Formats: sequence, C-alpha cells, structure tokens
Amino acid sequence: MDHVVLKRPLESLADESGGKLAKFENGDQSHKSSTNSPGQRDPNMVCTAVSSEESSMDTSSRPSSNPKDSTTTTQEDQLESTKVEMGEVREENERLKTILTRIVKDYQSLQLHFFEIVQQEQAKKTTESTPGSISNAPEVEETELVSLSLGTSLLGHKREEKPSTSKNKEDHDHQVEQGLTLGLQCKFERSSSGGPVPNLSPEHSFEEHKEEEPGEPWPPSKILKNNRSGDDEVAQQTHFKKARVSVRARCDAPTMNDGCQWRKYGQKIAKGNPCPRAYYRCTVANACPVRKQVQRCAEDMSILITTYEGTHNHPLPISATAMASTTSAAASMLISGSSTSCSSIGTPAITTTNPTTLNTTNSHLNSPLNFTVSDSSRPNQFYLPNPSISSTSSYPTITLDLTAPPQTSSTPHATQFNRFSSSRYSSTGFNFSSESNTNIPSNWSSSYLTYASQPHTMNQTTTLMSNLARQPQDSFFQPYLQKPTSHAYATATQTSITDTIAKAITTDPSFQSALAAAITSYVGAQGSAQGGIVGDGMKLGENFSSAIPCSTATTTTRNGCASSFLTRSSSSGLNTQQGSLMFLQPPLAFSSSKSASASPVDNRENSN
DNA sequence: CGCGTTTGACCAGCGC
DNA sequence: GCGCTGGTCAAACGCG
Repeated sequence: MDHVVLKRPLESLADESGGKLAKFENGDQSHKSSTNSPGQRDPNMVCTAVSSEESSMDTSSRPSSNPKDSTTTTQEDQLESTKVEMGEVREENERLKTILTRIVKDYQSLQLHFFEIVQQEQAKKTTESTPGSISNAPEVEETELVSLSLGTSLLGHKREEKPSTSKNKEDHDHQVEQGLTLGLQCKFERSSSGGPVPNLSPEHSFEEHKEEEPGEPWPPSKILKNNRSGDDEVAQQTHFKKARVSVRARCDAPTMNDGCQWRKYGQKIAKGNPCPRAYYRCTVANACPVRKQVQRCAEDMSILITTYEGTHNHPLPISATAMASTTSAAASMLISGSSTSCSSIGTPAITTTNPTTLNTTNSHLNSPLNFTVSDSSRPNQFYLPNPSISSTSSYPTITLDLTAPPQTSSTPHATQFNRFSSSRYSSTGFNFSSESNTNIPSNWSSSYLTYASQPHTMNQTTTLMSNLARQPQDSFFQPYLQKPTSHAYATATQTSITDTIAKAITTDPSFQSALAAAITSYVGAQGSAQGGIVGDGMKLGENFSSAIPCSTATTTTRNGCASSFLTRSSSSGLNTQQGSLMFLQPPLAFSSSKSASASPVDNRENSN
C-alpha cells in the first residue's frame, strides 16, 4: 500500500507542469492497463490498482452502511489507513512542489547565465575573428541565442510569432535552416534579422516527436508489408525506424553479449570492409522488431561495431536492460536531433570536415562514452569510424564509442573520456548482469552498470543516466549548430558554442542541474513517445521525467532532489530490480523478474 | 528432430 | 534504364 504515495505526486507534478507531464500521465493511463503484464509492476500500475482498490472500497462501503455487515470493521480500518496514506500523499505533493519550484528557478538562472555567456562569446568572437575570412558571410552579424527550455512558458507567444515571421513555407524553411534548432528545445535567434526565427518550442518539439516517433522504430514498412499487418504503424514508424545506435567496442568475440537473444538471419560483405556484416534479429519475443548488425571495423579488427535498430516490444532480461536503455536513450536523443533538424528544418547538407565526436567537459562525471552522431545524408558531417558502416546508409546513427578512437574531436576536451583505450571487451564484456561486472570497464561497472544488481546505488545510477543524456547532447548539438554557410564560420561557430556550453556546464552548478533535468526529462519524454505504441510494459521514461523532474539526476547527491521519490520507490515494496530499472530504461518495456542468466544465444556468444 | 547458422537469391533504393 | 549496394528471405546444412 505504500505505492499509493506515488501517484499523487505524479499528478501534482503533472498539474504544475502545465499539462506536459499530464499528457504523459494520461498517455500512460490510456494504454497501460492493457499493456502491462500481470507480472510487471510499476508505480503507475500499482497506483492504478490502488485507485481501483479505493474505488472498489467506496462501492463496497455502501453495503457496509448496514450495521450488520461483518466486514464493516475491516473496511473502517482500511478507510483509516487510506486517510493516513492520503496524508502522506499530501506531504509528498508538497515536497515535490518544492522540488519543481527549485527546478524552475534553476532553469531561469540557467537561461540568464547562458544568455550572458553567449553574448560574451559573441562579443569576443567579433573582436577576435579575422575580418577577411568570414566578413563576407552575412551570418557573422547574427547573434545566436540558445534557449534550453524545460517546457515552461514562453512557448505560447513564440508560436504565435511564427506565422508573422514566415510568410510562406519556403521562407519558413529557409529561416529554419538558418535559425538552428536543437533537439533539446534550443533556439537560435538572429538579432540582425529583426524577428525571431521560428524555433522549436518544447510543446512543438514534443508534439513532433509524438507524431514522428509514436512507437517502436521497427519493423520497416517492407517487413510489415510482408507481414500484412500494422499498416497504420508503418506510416507512423516510417521516420523513427531510421534511428540507429551504433556501439563500437573492443571485443574478441564475434558479437557482444548484450543480454538479449539474437538470431542470425543474414550475412553480407559490405563495401569497403573485408569483414562480413552479420544481421541479427531479437528472438526474445516473436515479433520483436529489433535488429542488430555486427561488423568488425576494417581499420581495427579488434573493434566490433554493433548497430542496433528498433525498440524492444517485450520485457527484457535484466542483463539486457543496460545496453537497451543506453541505446534507446541515445536513439531518443538522436531522434530528437533528427526530427528537429532534419524533419522540421529540412536542411540541406551541412558540411564540415570536423568530426563531431564530443565529450563533456565534466571530467568528474566519469562517463566513458563518446557519442557520435552520424547522418550520412550530410556528407562528411560526422565522425565515421568506419565509412563502410554509414557512408551509404540513409539512417541517422548515433555512435557510442567505447573504444579509444583517434582523437579527432573538434574540442580540446575530447581526450578526457577516452578511458577505454586499454579495455578490451571479453566475450562477456557486455553482459550487464550483476555477475559479470568484473569484465566491465571500471567506469561502467562502478556506476552505470551496477544498477541492476545494486538498486540502492540510486545516486550513482541517476548520475550516470544524466551523464549519458548530457554527453551526447553535447555532441549532437554540434551538427545542428552549424550553419550552411562558410566552412570557416561553421567551424568557428561550432567550436565557440561548444566551448560556451562546456564552460557553462562546468562552471555553474545551476546550469548542470537544470540541463540535467531538461535532458533527463526529455529522454523520458522520448521514451514515453516511443513506448506509446510499443505496448508492453510501462513507459519508464514517464516516471523518470515526471516523477523526478529535478532528477537533477546529476546533482541528486548534491541537492537531494528526487531522493524522496527514489527512496520511496526503492523501498516501497517494488521489486528492487524494477525500481532500479525504472530510471534507466525510459523507452523500454519493463523487465519482469526474468532471470539474467544467459540464454542459449548468450552462451553461444559467450563461448566464442 | 528441433533449432540456429550459412549462403545464394531476391528485392528495393539510390546514383549515374 | 542499368548497375551497385544494403537488407532480407528461405532452403540447405550442421549441431546437439
């Protein structure tokens, strides 16, 4: 009955968040009853059960008015306990309201701080830049403003300004091309142009995502066509299916053991790589749309490139949730960038020779991942560890680089997180189950990966989640921060803004807090959007985004935000594993108590 | 015999 | 229209 505490805070947050969270909540309500399997428990579902219990209690209390009813005593007890719980709920509501207020304040300070920094950078740039190189570009005079919006205010009138600034679609597109938009509700305004450039409001961006990423990204239309089913989903998934998450890791085995069961269904020699590319599909569930491609890097045979496509539509083994959540989060963030820059902007190729592998400057965060966003539709735009992988692909791909690639980052911070250079994955290197942590690089095993076996380390878990969210954010900022103008300017802008963001993140705790909250919320929202149609299990991201708005994640240990919820959820009788999973697997189905023991496939992979 | 892998064929998308 | 390439299918094959 402790779970009853959870729902009210969610609702109160939803109310205070101006409907966005409420939307998620409702979205969840709309389908969770039919999608949660009996064995799966999540806060919302539990709360639903509690609610129904309460309602049933109400109905049953009518006959209890009969003094002769022998159940009157027990019902009164239940009523009293419910009242007590309601009191707890109110307390929790107050607590969460306070948290939310703090978030808003953080966000506001963040926004002000960032504006200041950007203006300083712009002033610095105009004084330092050589007039000859970029003075010909009219965009030099532009002032770029990045707004990291947490989904509050501002947006209404921003939207209203849209029609006035773009007289027709062409103009609109053109402006959007020049005004840069980011996945995390970033806007760039051109002060010289007078009017604000159409930007992505959070609502807009979320709505877009809901339209474009309604659910699982797979199966492709072709497959569904063959299956003669789900025509509507085909149309809905057409865009999102293109999101890919590629993982580069040193691995001796033919494939990484990521905890899922895979069946090989094909093998091809890809152009430009003597090593064959193997195609696997997930066999955990019959109709699971997830595919993965495994290929050795042509340049370094010890590097295994595993590319994941799709979202699992079934509960995952514990051992698979870490990788799945990682890839899903990355895909979500990629999609956020793709949908805002590709779909909305419809921008042509933005070229730069600078790779965009980026790393956060927060060295203390211990995040080991290098995130690379690649989209071959934009030639030479991204760091492509293996051209054969994505040079001809039409899929936007985000690469999680767990190796130590050549230091080609455009920022000086890139070397800080390449700590895997000496770590070679064994065949079980990606077995995220609790038993195999010894094979995992210390960075992961000590923080991110141990969540499955140590749910009580929630601080570590949430911290790493935010790292995961923050780091790629930085990287996929870059492609869209560039303007389709001169290469020199694009590079300068890119570096400048990246440095600006990095500086802001590293110097201002409020910035860290607010940005982490924004990203984690966004990731959660993405997860919600994806999970909306997937159907199985709850949409974990909802809980993450709505229940821990300040998740603050990164700063959980510092300011104690969200600790209340986390503590509760982990101590409220939930399966501890689930409790831990809840915050790390936004887009994925809830895993039941399925054993993490290796499947036959796992064994096979392990044995190799 | 069941299950998974292998491998050649087929199809679709894309560029020339 | 043609060729190239990526992706998938499905029959053949191997293994336990």
